[in-house]
Amino acid sequence: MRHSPYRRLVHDAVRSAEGPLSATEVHELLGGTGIGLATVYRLLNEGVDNGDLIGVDLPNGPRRFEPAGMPHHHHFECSACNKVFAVLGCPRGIDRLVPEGFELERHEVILSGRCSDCVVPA
Amino acid sequence: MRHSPYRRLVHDAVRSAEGPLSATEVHELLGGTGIGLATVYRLLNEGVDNGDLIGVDLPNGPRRFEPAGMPHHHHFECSACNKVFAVLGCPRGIDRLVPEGFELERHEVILSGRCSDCVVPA
DNA sequence: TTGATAATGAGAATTCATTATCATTTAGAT
DNA sequence: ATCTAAATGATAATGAATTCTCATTATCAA
Repeated sequence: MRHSPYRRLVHDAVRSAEGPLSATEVHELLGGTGIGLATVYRLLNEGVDNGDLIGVDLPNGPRRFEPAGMPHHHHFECSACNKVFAVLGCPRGIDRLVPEGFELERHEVILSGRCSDCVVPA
Repeated sequence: MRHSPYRRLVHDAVRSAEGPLSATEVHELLGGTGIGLATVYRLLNEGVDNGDLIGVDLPNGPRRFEPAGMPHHHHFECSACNKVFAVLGCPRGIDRLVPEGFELERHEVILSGRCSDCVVPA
């Protein structure tokens, strides 16, 4: 792996975001640098491959990427601006939902609604 | 709306399934009837439009359809056979995850693992 | 400095789900 | 029995996300 001037920028963008970012979002954040979308995809996928990043798949949207090693958390997707936020914590009793004879491997809780920037003023 | 010999078949398939079905799954279930995939999509979308069916979107997969009016529930997706099952109930304390200033509209809990047909024998 | 090769950007190609098109069949009112 | 519009199937077209291709540029060890 040779030096890539963009690797740090892409990973920094992901690490400093409030939630997982899509390739397009990263590309837009780095718009000033001239980085190409293909390179963004390359670096994000490479990050997943070597364990620095985690791919986050939510319904109806492109794959997103977040830093590996975060504490257990879930996600909130704003129905207005479509940004996704990490939310720490986890509801109790998820295992009680698992049907008899099934084996739970993973779970995801997806909240949606208005983020603080998009709540309609009363 | 004229008589459609397939409408009942499609809706019956959805109603008698253990979880939401994709258009492809319905098409395969009705394979013996000669129904075309386009017609399956038409009838499923029509079902959603007139309130008989609900569209269920999960990560990484086609839209699925389930009967309207089910009690509150979530979904379990088998990581081996990719079937999706409805699971009744809901974990407590989901609202406590919502960040300050955010407004929760909906939530989805997605379990994944092995369904009873796919658990590896010990 | 040079050479092998990694990194890059632009855009073509791919993949998959879904919708649109259109010629044909068919229901069902008249 | 006839006629009009709905229903249908086959398949083309679309849309969106992602990957691939390839010519070019840049890195860095020797």
